[in-house]
Amino acid sequence: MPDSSSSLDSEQLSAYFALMDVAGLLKHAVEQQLREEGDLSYVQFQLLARLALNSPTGSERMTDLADGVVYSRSGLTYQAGLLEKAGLVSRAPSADDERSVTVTVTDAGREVIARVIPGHVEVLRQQLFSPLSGADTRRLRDLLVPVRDHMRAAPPRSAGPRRRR
Amino acid sequence: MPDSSSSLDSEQLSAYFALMDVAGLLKHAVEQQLREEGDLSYVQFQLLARLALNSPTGSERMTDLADGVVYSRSGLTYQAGLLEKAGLVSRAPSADDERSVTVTVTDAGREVIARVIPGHVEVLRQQLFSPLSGADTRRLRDLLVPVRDHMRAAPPRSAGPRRRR
DNA sequence: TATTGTTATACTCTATAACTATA
DNA sequence: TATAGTTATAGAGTATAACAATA
Repeated sequence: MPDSSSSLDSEQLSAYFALMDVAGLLKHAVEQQLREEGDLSYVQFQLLARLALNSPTGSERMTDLADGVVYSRSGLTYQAGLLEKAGLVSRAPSADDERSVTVTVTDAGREVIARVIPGHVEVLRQQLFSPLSGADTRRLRDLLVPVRDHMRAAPPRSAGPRRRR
Repeated sequence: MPDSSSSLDSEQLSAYFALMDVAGLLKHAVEQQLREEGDLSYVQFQLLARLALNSPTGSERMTDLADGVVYSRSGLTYQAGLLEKAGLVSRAPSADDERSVTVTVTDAGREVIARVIPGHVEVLRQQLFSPLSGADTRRLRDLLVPVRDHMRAAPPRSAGPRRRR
């Protein structure tokens, strides 16, 4: 039988490389825009955007932010420290659980996001969406969302003690 | 009129985030595998794979490698230096142009790639391809390849002097 | 005991600018 | 003068392990 378990067909290979190339080039372009217009790294943008746009209260626990955005907790402590020093978020002990820290976007943080979004969108339009029709975009989303869900549900196994939680 | 130039519709937004999330998670998983099984970073894998698999001679000029894989030349010099120190590539002045340096994969370099590929493929199967049918994979490739071509053809403008070449 | 978060530390990677050498 | 590559340097980001505090 063919070695269906030890190699990829050429369509899989080119899909893999195209995915990584597109994401890498796009991240590069987007990081430049964020740095120039808001003095933000991509991770900082992710954190701020998540708090400002995805959270009804503008707040989240450190652990939940780390799970959603970043990989190590110390990395998140570092980034949250930078954002706090810049006045874009505040940190305070959680009300219910004294161990937890609740991170909250400040008004200044919301302003930075608002300031940065138009240029960000412009980069996305030029780099990512200009060769895609509306239907293409929908298809792309429909293909990738299940992959993301699968990856989040099935973290890379066989790696030491269970990752967290 | 609607602000079609300053915002994205929700399908575009979720396609963007799904793309970045999938690529980020996948890169993370793949880097771990490459580090464990071949002591390679992702960039080093890209360089080695490009030389070993994509180049008939196993050689390329520094500049062409930098254009294809990495962004800054000094970054490539650094990575090529690491690979050379590990015995995975060799560097020599080009025959035709004394300014150029030709990088060549060594046998040891080819061995590392061969050793690392099966585990790499396994990660891709589990993380990326298991939720995708063959037709899905083809669609994904057909959507992303033109985007990559577009990005490569249209580098992020408005950024100082023309990038290179 | 397990969980939350921080700190200390060490390392990898990347980019900018100055420089050398060849075309 | 322009191009190819290296070097020096400096900064950003990340992760691991040890730690303190709370549940």
